[in-house]
Amino acid sequence: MPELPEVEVLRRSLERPLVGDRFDAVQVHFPTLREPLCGPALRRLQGRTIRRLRRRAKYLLVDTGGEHLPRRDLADATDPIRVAGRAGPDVVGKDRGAAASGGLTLVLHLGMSGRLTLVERTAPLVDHEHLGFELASGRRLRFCDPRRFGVAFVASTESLDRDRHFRHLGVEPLSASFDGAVLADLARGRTAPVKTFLMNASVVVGVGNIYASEALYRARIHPRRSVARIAHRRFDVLAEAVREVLGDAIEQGGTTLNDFADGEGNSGYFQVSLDVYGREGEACPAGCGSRIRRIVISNRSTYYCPRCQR
DNA sequence: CGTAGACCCTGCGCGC
DNA sequence: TGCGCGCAGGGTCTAC
Repeated sequence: MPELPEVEVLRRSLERPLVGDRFDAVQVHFPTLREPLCGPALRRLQGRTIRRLRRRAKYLLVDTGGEHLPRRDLADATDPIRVAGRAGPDVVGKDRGAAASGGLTLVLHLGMSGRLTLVERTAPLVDHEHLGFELASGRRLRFCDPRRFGVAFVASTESLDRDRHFRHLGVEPLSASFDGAVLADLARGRTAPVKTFLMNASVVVGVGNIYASEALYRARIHPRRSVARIAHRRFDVLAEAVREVLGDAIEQGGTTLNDFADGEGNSGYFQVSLDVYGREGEACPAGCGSRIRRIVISNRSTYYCPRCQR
């Protein structure tokens, strides 16, 4: 379901409702995800206050501290910087309750079919509801994942970068340090098709199957072209295309093909702006007269215009 | 080391 | 209606 834009949209939708709330109880209903859920570790969140929501690659990070802050103190604290300013330069480290153990972060990955929604605490369990986080405010953060490719675990905030899920990850495409030079540099010595390269999380994170096709269309690069045969200047164009397509998708609430929704159940509408993904046989939107083609690269459907993309 | 392919799992839409 | 098939937004592991 989610690539970077969808996770970012989810993060933004949940930030205001969640920051300042507190985990009361963690219910593990079905521990069978890609990595089995660890009940005792997840229950360490109980009693902790949600300080901040972050995103790294396609992971949603819920930072918590042990000390309870009254909700009114956080009433307008939607900007994480200001939250940090109020609590001190190192929010988590200042927590009395966290001083011994360090801050704890709930790490969530939605895999292909994961959904995270905020419901009333008493809302009935639904199919595939693996996890329920009951909150002091009387609500419940519900995690459902029919295909079970998702991940949920708790780790110390301070050591997240060294965690095996994160340590190999490449550059964030919306950060200032992402550009064509980075791509060109990482492409040296490689021969993979550029689409495979773009979807490699140790190169650049967050670009999944939809946005890889879309970015390559915008950059007019053929998805099968080997990265060994891409001119330096075209990497600049590609980096810009990646940045733009992800940014546009975030602005439009993400892509809802089947069932993506933000934390409050709102669908995205970037699907109507997709140029090539899922449009096999349709006319190229650039008006070149050609039709969009579907091919398979590394077992994933790939869409492109055979005339515009070289 | 880089690359290609299999695999994990359930649900949906399609053609018959 | 029912059934089998192919396909689906992710990541990891293995063999070469």
